[in-house]
Amino acid sequence: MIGFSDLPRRSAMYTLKQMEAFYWSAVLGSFSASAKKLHASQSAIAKRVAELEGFAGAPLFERGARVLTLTPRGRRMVEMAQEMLALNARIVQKMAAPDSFQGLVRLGATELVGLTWLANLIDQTARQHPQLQLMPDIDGGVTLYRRLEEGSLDVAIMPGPFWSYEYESVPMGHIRNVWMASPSLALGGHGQLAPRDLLAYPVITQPTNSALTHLYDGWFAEQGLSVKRVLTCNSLGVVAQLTMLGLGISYLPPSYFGPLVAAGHLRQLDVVPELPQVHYYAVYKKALFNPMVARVVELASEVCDFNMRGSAMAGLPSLLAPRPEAQ
Amino acid sequence: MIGFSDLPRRSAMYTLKQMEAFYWSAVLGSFSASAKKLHASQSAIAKRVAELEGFAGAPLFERGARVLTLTPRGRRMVEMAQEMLALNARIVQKMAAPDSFQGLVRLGATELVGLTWLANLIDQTARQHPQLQLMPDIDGGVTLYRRLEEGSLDVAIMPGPFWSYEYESVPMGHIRNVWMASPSLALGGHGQLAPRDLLAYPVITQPTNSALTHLYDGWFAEQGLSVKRVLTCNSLGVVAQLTMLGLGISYLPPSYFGPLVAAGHLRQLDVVPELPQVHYYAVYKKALFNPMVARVVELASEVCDFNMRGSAMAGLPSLLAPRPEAQ
DNA sequence: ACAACTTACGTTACCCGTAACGATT
DNA sequence: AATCGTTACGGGTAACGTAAGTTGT
Repeated sequence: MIGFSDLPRRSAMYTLKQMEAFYWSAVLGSFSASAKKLHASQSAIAKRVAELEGFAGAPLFERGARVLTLTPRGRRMVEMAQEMLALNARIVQKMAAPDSFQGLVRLGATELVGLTWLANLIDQTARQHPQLQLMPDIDGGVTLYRRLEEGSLDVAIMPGPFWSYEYESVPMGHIRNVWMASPSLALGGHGQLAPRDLLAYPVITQPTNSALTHLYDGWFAEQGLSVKRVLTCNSLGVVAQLTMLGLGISYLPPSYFGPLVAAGHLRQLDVVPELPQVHYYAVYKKALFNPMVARVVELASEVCDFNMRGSAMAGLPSLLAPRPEAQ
Repeated sequence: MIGFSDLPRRSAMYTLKQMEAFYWSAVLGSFSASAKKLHASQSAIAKRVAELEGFAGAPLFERGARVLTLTPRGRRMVEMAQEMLALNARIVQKMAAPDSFQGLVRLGATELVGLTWLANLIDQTARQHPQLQLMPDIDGGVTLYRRLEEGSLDVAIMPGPFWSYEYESVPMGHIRNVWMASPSLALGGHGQLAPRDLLAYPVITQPTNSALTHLYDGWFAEQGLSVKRVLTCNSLGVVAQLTMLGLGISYLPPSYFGPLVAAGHLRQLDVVPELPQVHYYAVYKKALFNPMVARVVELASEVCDFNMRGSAMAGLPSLLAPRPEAQ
């Protein structure tokens, strides 16, 4: 009735696709690389960027012979695009239909995670996102980190934290390892021990690609001791078994190996100071903007629980089998 | 070389248009209204919303016979859409080509703004956005507010502030009015005056649709005095002229009428306490998300300056003309 | 009957991929 | 020669508007 309130006013528009194409072209420094990442032809990417430049009314890239260089206006656009893509990822993660998540997420984890709640995560993921396949990969923290770097993993659950702009670290709970020995070992009956009391015994650890190994080296160093690492084994279960057999001492999570302690196969040593707490994190590259990864991490933070026994624990009774008297 | 880093992963997508259509449908409560606002057919809007529901995997509206009701999922989507549209507005405002802003922005302003820096704003706007036409409208603050409410103005520059969720208020500087009288008036030569000294004289003000009038009524009330409003005129220049002619006293901004004081046509009265400062704001409805309005406000906040004389001041010498002895 | 949403349908326009070309190292 | 960006062309699809159909008030 007043009129004028529905006058045509337009300012040029752009699309999310254009922003995405521009952002990755800027980050990767080339249209071709961006095209490969986004599963489109390089021509399409170039056109989307050109359209975005039309929106901006000015070039966003300086087309060097071999490389793309951002113009000042392009640099500001990257910031905007980054915000937009981050918001987009949040929206997709929160609002998209569960079964629209389809594809593969490559998830790295350390063995303890695999032994406890990883199965739960896989189960929950399959339940809520039938089309989303999780490809878990168990390895040492150092290796996991390298694989994140090189892009052959999407996300890794491992001890942390990381201090890096590039990576997002989401807390996944924590555990405390304690020193364990075979009950047959003559090592401080039930009294308190000091770190140097341990020196006489070989230490069974996971290999040097384990983040824990590096973390605890620091603990030893603090005590003024050097590590005598004699036996290493990449399987935590086997480390426990070797410990039970009296081949050395080791640090193990009591939450998981409690039953073996209760059954008298392992003895928990009361060493002061205690080993430091280990905090676990889900780590992934911020720049990826992958809603599926974010969704998996969200699920992980809901189900993570190191006191839980995963289906992998089914293998434990067989470890006990050689010592029937434990029953 | 590592492989697997470029596996196809997709989660359903959506577009800005869909978000926009959904948001306005939710706010206005109907597809038809949304369609009118977005200058599209109602069919198109309904389809965009349907597509967004496909993305969400669930209905966002409950289709009542006459009204649309948001589902719980729809309510969450509105929040997301709001964020997205706000970010979109920022991007358009900051990055869009200047000449892509085309259309009409209806700008309300009070007279003092019109007399000082409004011309500058219009000039700057025309310079930077040739396709953007500003339609200024001078009126009292109360009227401006009503016209904002009813949608016949996009933005108004007026005394404030407003306290409302619905409106955005951007500061535009402030002024202080002082009491003025004709030098011929026998009113406290050069000594200090109290408010009650003014009671003997008629007060010339702008009409009751002026926000200032209401603001200063408060000042009088604080002094325990009732206002004797005898003459009102909607033109500030005429108020000044009537004051010069000795028909009464008035409050005027010394920054603008300083020359008349210096020329001896007006006398500035030293009344304590002073009239309160008046803060000006650009006010517009937050929910509009109109980048063009935001752009105009940004320009306004750059050029606002009540100490400036606009082109409208060209009319002032003619006001002086009747009193040639002032030269 | 009116006012709203839905559905159907024909047209348009846009977006993409292929392919040929040009430039640079 | 290899790699990257640009341009031109053709096909497919997705988005739009018109219009008819449906449903509640």
